[in-house]
Amino acid sequence: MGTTQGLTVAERIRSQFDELTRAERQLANAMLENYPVSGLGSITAIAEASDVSTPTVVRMSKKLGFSGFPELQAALRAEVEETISNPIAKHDRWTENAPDTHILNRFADAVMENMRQTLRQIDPEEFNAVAKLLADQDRAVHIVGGRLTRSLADYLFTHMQVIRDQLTLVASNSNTWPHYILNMQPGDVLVAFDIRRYERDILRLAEMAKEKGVILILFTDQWGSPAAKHATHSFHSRIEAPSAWDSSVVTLFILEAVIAAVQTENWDETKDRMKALEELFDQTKLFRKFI
Amino acid sequence: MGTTQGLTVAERIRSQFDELTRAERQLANAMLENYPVSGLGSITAIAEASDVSTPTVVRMSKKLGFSGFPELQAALRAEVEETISNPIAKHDRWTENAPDTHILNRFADAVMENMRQTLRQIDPEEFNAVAKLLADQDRAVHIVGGRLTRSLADYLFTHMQVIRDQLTLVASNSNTWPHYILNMQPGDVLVAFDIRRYERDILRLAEMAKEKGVILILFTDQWGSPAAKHATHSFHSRIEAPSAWDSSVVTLFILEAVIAAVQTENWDETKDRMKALEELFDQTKLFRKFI
DNA sequence: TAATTACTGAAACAATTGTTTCTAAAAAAA
DNA sequence: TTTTTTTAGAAACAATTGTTTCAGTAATTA
Repeated sequence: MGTTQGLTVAERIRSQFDELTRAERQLANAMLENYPVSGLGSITAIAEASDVSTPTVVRMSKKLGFSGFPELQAALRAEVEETISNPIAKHDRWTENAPDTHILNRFADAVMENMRQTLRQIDPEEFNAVAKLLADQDRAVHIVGGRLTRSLADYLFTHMQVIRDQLTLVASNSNTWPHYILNMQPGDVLVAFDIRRYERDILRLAEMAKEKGVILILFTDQWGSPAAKHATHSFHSRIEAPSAWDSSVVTLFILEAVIAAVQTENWDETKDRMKALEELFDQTKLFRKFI
Repeated sequence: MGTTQGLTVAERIRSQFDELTRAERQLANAMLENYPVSGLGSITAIAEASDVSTPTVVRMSKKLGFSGFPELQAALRAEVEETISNPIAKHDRWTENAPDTHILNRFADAVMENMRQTLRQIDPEEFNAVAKLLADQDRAVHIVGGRLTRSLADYLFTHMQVIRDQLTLVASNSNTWPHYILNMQPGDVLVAFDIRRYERDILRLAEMAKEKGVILILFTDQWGSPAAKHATHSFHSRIEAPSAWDSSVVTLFILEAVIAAVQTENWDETKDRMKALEELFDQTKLFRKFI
């Protein structure tokens, strides 16, 4: 029997999360959602808020090492008391139990600030225009990333595949780029990622694409890739982080928001494609099973 | 009828203290003693703690303008929530010039909330342990992602390459996995990504790796991949987003923080490798220039 | 596929909480 | 002092909470 003495309810949940069942996890998440206050009501209230039955609450309480729900709740009350009467432990930190200087807290500070700064500068009109371009099925879309941004390009590609066809992921090895340029048509869209240190090849690709009448959408950093001058639309993310590298978190955020916007724009079609895709994946699994 | 709307319970008690009877004052004082936590138990508990009868508690609740004790208690809970949660100022709008309902603002809300929730639940000790494992050059590190998480795996791989050798990116096509497993040694580390819908193959890979004595570090979501039961360390990110897909932003955040921590751990070596790598990239460029 | 195991919530039940009634005691007024 | 009013808690009651049982369902294993 694991010694669960002296642990907070949250810690117990976390440490036993793997042993919890589906309904119990649902409950656990709801309780952590607005912790610890969400657990202060009656068992009925908690069960309803988490959309599980009251027996589930009892069962989880026992799994966590309490004699029943009331004991769990008493523990929560004690924690609330602890927190309230001890105002030094308040929430000026992202991660409790770690000092301000811990990398997690410093990183969180930086990323949150990056988010704020970036969002403040984004022009919603430009955002909408980009979503519209990417949703336009009459234009082929090409996606390219560099050494460090390849993953972002790949992420966009994977998700856009569900939404539309006419989609190319340009290999990150720039030797092969001439072939891709050959296939670009006027009116096509090229989504490029370029953050410092900027890659000379991306700049050249941007130039050549522009000559072919391709619309360039560029994801870059606050300083701006040199390719920005050829871009029709560009997003400048703040990427500072307490690290030897820059942070891609904000760029990924914009990317996801763009994907969501495109998906909304094309929802009818996307819905069908998603369904078809799911089926195909299931078939692949089935297929694989028998070889 | 005095307008007691919007007042805290403590304020109501104070403002009506003159109207209270002896037993009620005794109760009121007990409640203020350890406010507001003392009022969070059952009516019986409070009555006993204050050495009055339960009807006294009910009567006072009504005098203070509540319909009964449960309503008073609900007010107390709301106050606790107010005190405990949301100390980090919430921006009303992230992006100016766009309405609250714009996808950018909704997405930002969701992601920020995901960040808060996830960070609150991360155990710094576990984080440190993971950083230490990944920094240990005596262990080979294998990285694997699924269909949707391949990009994250790739991102980690790209950055870890700068920090250390003995690094493998397991191809996302699960047909080839047996070969990779063959090369795993006891004490090696496998970093796996698995968010819903969870992939059966990842679970199997985790099992097989575990049998070989490999340490599993898992990045999953709040619901927890089934592979979590084989994991030595796992990170549960919140991934909810106003979109047909889940958000990887928070997972990427943790990833970057881990990378930063590993880099710090191994800084002397990393520094040299970074420098050597830069030179190699420059040479490649030079080389390419002349063909 | 069939058999087995694990999970889940409805429903019955038990325990406790919260409310009301009522009486005795205390305090205030006559 | 007596009478009236107020107060407080015991006790009965109602409402709700918390627990257990159980049967149907889902997931796993053989």
